[in-house]
Amino acid sequence: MAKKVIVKKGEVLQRSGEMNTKVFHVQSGLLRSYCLDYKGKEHIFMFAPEGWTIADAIPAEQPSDLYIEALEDSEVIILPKDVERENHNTATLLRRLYVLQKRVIMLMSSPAIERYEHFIETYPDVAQRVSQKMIASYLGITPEALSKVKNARRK
Amino acid sequence: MAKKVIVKKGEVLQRSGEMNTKVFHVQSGLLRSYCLDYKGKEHIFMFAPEGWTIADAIPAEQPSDLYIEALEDSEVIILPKDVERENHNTATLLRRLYVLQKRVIMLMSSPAIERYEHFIETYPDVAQRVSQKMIASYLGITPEALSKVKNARRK
DNA sequence: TGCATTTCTTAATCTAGGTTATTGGAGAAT
DNA sequence: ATTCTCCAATAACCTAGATTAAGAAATGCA
Repeated sequence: MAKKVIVKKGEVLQRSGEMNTKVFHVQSGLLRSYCLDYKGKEHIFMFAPEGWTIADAIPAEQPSDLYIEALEDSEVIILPKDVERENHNTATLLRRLYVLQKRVIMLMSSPAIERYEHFIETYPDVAQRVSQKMIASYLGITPEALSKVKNARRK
Repeated sequence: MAKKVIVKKGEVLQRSGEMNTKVFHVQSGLLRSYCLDYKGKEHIFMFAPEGWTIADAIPAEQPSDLYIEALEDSEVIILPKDVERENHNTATLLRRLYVLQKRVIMLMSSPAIERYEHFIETYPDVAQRVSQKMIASYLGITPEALSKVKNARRK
């Protein structure tokens, strides 16, 4: 049913277009999920450090929208989605819902610099472990814009 | 426990800053949830037509981030959040999660015109019933930009 | 019915962030 | 060491969408 795998930095656990019948629970290390836009540019949807669960929320019958990839060597528990659905407790789902609501609100109503500061405050640990490029991609801007915006802040 | 209320167009059911211990289920009519940014500008988070449920996903102990308001005269069932938590079935939560995932991806990786077309296709009914201003606010752009972008499309 | 408010559109200007290009490091592989 | 690749930062320019303003059509209300 559930199995444990060890993945190396850079390994892709799931690709866009593949069937997405799996849920990934991170025991150690760091994963990310991301999509590609029509220009082939990556947009990070979510980071998953130790203790987090990551999956494409699209119904299991449909092919995945997201890639899931290891940003560090990681130990990952892979669960089939149907099992996850039965076991999943409501509190966890409500928490994920809240995180996404916050994300939508930030994307719509805050400029890049505020999204950056909010990210640093909310995920100080992740911010330490990933490149500026990854942070920019999560914030929805380019690395160049992030560099500019940080620079402008310290006047 | 649950109670039914009739609200008139324009009535506000919940305000940002208030305790958000309630969940609203729409029997008829149309509600929206929105937030205000630092400039006082509104950003629509979600529309809820007949059959939909709307609430602030923030934990019930914290004050609401969102306003909830009737866009049409509506019949609404109001449930306390704790009851909702017990009863809520996983399938419904997973569906809400998927809608939000899609929304984040659209906001990050598609230009305004594509977000507009996606909205029209996905919610043709809602698109018919609300003003251009409301659609623009949901898409994360100004009414002026929406007007421009639609115009550009029909060349 | 008449007046006022709101909605939609167009247009001129402005700006946050994108694009492209260049440079200087910091590892990793040979 | 020396190349190769990736990363971060900077700068010059470009563009999508914001802002401001104004007018026309639709809607609400007295």
